[in-house]
Formats: sequence, C-alpha cells, structure tokens
Amino acid sequence: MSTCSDSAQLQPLTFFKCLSEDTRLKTLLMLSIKGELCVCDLTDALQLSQPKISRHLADLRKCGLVLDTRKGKWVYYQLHPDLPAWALEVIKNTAIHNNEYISEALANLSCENC
Amino acid sequence: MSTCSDSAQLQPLTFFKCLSEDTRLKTLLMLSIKGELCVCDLTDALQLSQPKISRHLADLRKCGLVLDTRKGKWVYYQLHPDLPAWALEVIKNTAIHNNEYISEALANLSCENC
DNA sequence: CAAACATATATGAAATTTCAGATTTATTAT
DNA sequence: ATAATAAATCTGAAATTTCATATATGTTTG
Repeated sequence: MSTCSDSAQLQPLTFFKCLSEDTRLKTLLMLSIKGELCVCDLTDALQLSQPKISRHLADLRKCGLVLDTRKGKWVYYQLHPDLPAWALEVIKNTAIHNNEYISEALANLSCENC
Repeated sequence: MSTCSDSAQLQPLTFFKCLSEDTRLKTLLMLSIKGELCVCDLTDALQLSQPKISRHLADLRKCGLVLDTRKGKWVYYQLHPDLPAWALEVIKNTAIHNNEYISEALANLSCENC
C-alpha cells in the first residue's frame, strides 16, 4: 500500500487502507485480542511466508498502527499505544463482532500465546 | 475494487476495502451525516466527475453498503438499512471523530441539503 | 399528443496507476 | 555460524480513471 508519512496524525483514509488487506486486517484484529505477537507467531497463525508478513508489518509500522519491540532474537508487535481512540475502537469493535473471520488464525497460535 | 457477491453477509475485509478509497469513504461518511444524497449532490460536494462518482457508488451498492432509490430524474443514495450494527458504528464513529476530513465536502453542498 | 431535446445517471472499453506476492539479499542477535 | 526479521527488486494482477456512449426520465414545442 501507499507509504504514509510517519509524522502526521493518522488520517482516516490511511487507516482504512491498512485495514483493506487480509493479512494486515487479521494481524490488527489478532493484536487487539492477544496484546502482542512476534513475527513467527503471525506466520504460524496465518500460515504465510515470513517476507509476506514482514512486509505488511512494515506498512502498519510506517502508518503508526503498530509498535515493534525487539526482545533478543524476536521482534514483538502490538497495537500502537498512541493510536487515536476512534481507530482503536474500530479495530476492537470489528474484532468482537467478526469472530469467525479470525478464529482459525487464533486457533493456529501455539499455546504459549493463548 | 473487487466485486462482492450481493447475497452473502458483509465480510469485514469487503467492508474495509470499500472504505479504503477517498471518494467512497467520503461518500459513506457524508451519507451517515446527511441521511441521503443524490449523485449530483456528491459530484458537487466532492468536485469530481459524474462517472467517477457513479462508479464508486456502484461498488458500494454491489457490496450492500448503500441503497439507491430513484425519485424522478434523480437517484438518491443512503446507507443501507440492513447494514450490520458494527459496520454502521464504524462509519459513524469515524465521521464524528474526523470532521476536518469531510468538512470541505459538506460545505460544498448546496443549502437544500444542509 | 408526439417529436425533439435536455438532464441525471450508468456502463463499456482502453489507458494508467497502485498494490500484493515471490525471490533474493541484508541485518541483528545468540 | 545460525535463527529471526527486514529490505530491495521485479512482476503480474487488480483497482481506478477517463472518454464516449447508453438509458431513463422529464420538458418543451409544434
């Protein structure tokens, strides 16, 4: 998706572009439920290649939707703490009311993350 | 955007794809505020060509997000009454908290719609 | 009333732009 | 060196725009 300038506040269009792709949407919904997940959790859950996950995470990072923290070899992602309240509400609202959309991915998570 | 089968219930991904383009997003936000608008209201408000507006409205119609009603020469659009509650909430929540994103378009509406 | 015309909207087809996926290579930590 | 992740590049597909034209309704005029 189109790059977004890191600095500016989150525009609604930028936000929804991030939510308009399957991998990114599922990632955001899962993060809203699980709190934080590393890249390998996401490749397991979504059964996708590492470069694919990584590229979408980079998009979400550039747009300010997620925050990454390295812990040793692993990089953990969470929803960005500075996410505007309305945006966070959209994500949580969507997650709560669309269980079947992410249930399979959640089930694929190994139990350490459950 | 990709065509969506009219019949099935609204998938979150389909929904957010509809919101991921400027013209469609502004249209939905304006409809949530104004109730109903005809095609020429939207071309005025957004200052865009008629075919462009019409194409995006067709996308929204196919996905079940808007309902069209002809009244004489004009075709009026409104948010679809059967829109799932969570989706309607996303639209309204976004409209309320992103005034500056649609204020100019709203100001361009002729006063009959204000 | 019917023919001609005007207005509002929709759609087909071609051109352009944008985006996602794959592969490869680089970086960072153990 | 190995494991985990990121970045770069290329490529094909899909979305978007534009122009021209079609359809549907309404209005005017002879």
